[in-house]
Amino acid sequence: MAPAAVARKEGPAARSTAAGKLSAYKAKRDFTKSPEPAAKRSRAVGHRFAIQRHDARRLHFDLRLELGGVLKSWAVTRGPSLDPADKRLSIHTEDHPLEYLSFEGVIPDGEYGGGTMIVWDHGTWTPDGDAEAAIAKGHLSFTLAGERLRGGWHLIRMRPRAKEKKEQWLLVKVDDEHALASVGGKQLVDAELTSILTGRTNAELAAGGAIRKDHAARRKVAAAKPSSPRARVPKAKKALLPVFLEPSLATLVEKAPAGPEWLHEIKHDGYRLQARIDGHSVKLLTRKGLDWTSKFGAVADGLRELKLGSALIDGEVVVEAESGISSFSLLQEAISAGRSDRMVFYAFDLLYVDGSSLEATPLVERKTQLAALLDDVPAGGSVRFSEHIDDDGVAMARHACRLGLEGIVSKRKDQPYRPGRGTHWLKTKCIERQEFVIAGFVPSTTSPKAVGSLILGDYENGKLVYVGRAGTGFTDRVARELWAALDPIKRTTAPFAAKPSVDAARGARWVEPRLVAEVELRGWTADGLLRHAAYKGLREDKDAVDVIRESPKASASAAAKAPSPIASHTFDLTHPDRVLWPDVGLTKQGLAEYYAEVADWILPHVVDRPLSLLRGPNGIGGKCFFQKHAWDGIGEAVQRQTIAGEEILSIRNLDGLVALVQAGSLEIHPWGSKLKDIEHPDRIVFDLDPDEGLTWDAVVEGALEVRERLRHLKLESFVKTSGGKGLHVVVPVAPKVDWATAKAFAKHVVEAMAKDSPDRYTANVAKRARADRIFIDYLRNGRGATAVAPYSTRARAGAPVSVPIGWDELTAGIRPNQFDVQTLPARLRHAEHDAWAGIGKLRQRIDLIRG
DNA sequence: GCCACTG
DNA sequence: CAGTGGCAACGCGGT
DNA sequence: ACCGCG
Repeated sequence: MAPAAVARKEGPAARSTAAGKLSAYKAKRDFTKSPEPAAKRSRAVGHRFAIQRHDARRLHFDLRLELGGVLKSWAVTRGPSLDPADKRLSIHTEDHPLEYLSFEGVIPDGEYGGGTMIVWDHGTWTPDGDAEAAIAKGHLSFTLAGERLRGGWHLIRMRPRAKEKKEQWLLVKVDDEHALASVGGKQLVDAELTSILTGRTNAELAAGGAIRKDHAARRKVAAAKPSSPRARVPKAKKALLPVFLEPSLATLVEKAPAGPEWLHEIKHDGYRLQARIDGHSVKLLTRKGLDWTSKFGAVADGLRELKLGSALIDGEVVVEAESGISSFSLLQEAISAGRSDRMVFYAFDLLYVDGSSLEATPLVERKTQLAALLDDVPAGGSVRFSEHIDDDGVAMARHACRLGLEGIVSKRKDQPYRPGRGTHWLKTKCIERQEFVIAGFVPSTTSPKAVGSLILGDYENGKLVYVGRAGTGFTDRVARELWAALDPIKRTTAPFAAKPSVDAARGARWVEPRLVAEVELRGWTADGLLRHAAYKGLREDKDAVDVIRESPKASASAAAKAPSPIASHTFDLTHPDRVLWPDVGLTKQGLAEYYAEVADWILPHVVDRPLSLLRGPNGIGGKCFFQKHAWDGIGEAVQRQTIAGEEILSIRNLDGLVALVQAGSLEIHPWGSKLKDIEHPDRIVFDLDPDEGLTWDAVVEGALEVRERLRHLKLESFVKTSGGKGLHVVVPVAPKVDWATAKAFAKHVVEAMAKDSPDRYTANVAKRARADRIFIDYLRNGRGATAVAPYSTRARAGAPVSVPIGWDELTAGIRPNQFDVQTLPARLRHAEHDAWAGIGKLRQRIDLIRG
């Protein structure tokens, strides 16, 4: 039995990895050779090179590059390997600063002439502006992630080869959207949220829920059949309760399947467990059959209380965060703290019940029986039925990603339970998330006996291969725990099959490749290394040798187009590894990367407006302060100008935004007016701040009422989460009135609400007046007052973000702190349109409203 | 994060 | 030269 | 009149 299982695991996966690599390489070659019109190609590439000499080990050629109208040339050596997989080129020349650059390129076989030359992004360094100029002019194309690069801004760290030179940073914009989106993410956990994915409203949910009805209907059908549901099991076979059944695993795909033969569940972010119930004895078994009952006491108790007789239930145990989304990190915390009271077991399959094996029974029937079995479990208890929907999988995946969930699992309704990985279960992820073997670590530079970054690898064709590092995502505590776990298994040599490169080995302490880390990433670089990898936790339920690369099976291969980059100027980003949000391990570099990633979304809301900042150069734990006026030493990317005797701070682009990050800005608060007309606001903000203990529904209701009242005044409004507890309702107006008028208008609206529902709303800041009410703060609309910007981070635990949402989403299960720096990019990537589309164009008049 | 001021 | 404090401001209610 | 709070 066991050998067969192993063969099934290793065979296809290993093959697919190799095939993936091959096609990736081919895609690039195809692009290079594709007979595009010369004009088009030269715009993207803009240089020619000729092969000069070519021997068995090295390839030499001249690189001619037009820089600032001047043709320059270099001798280029490629080598030492001629392996087609090694596409790196290094420039060796004495006479030009570009010697420090490495290139990656593709050379047409046996030809002279044009080809794609791509700057290789690791450890590259430009001592002067030439490379930037070349990139800006499109003379060089730039890749950070090869085929998997997405359009948008990318933050590049440029490390000089020569140690004495200073490190610098560069922002590069890639304007081609590449088809291979990133996959993975977080998980949603309750049935209500499942329902949201169907687009049903809160009212419908409250009325019993379409999903529930669905199940009730199915149950009714089952019950209507001749005998009782349990006895009448098609294909159920009399059998003994198995000791353990190898779990069915889903294959990762890029795009969820559509069609009536599929059903879709939310992908839960926790530990896969099999509940084996044999009378009073309840065991919880991991995917390898280990008994973890003791770690999940509350779950076992919850199952015991069901008094099921005997059953084998497949499911996932999770811990829900405050936002209602399940979190793997929280689960691990709960386990290590020895408490299981917050854990929830989501049951999604039934393999055996009361003397009958259901392995051969079709899934939909198994789920129907499972639902019937769990019919009486209390809502909100520690055992829950994992609901599913029949809707189009692609749409469901999109909604799931927009809600910040990890992804979805699609299952064939008609298939029996099949242990091991198969294609009858498919998973689609919102954020790419994978396990890797920890091969070593770099000690923290900030605290002793703590890990600074992890050196990771995975098994490819049975060999451990370096895949990169994860240098963010550790909380202080976790960094010390990891050190404690890794220090005892230190070894002197790298555990990789091949000798690691200098880059890979820099600062490394090697360890026995035993531990498995779960890592979240945002794609792969051209060299097959991790991009933006963040550590998520240790996978104690997995063996290191099982960590083979898991890449999505593409439905249609998307050939890479040449990204067209625009580079900004180099700048400094000091202390990139400083941890600003210790609870989630978000670093300064991570913050800059976040803003680069959401640049297109946030910039329209923060550019050319006076800014106030909440700065905290030492993170949310250090001393933080507001700053409104410019100061000496802020770079040129941030504008300062004196208006009406005040030194106003503003930015014009992403360079400015990153300069704010460099200055230690944790929150960005723009004024409600534009720089060019500072005295006339074009945004009015209602800040709904609920008292402690108020339900979220009440806040939603409040926001909807604000919207309704504004509608009566013929004003369209927009809503965003605050990143804290409340909501912000924003009204775009024509900049026709002054601040005093705007504030008076907002006060008028809020006071009318407070007057009509004094038990629900107050316009009074006083603590007492706010008891059990929602304080609607209209004072944000005074001159110089500000509200946090859309997409700005908040200086609170979890690195939450203020996020614009559609009014239709508000009726669903979105929470004010639902999105954070980690989950928001996935939402934006899957967004069909901007939730605030049109806000910049509306010219609503409040000067015409009387009263 | 950085400047200005202090001892 | 190392150490340290500031880095917004506005309405409100309480003292 | 002043202070502390958000």
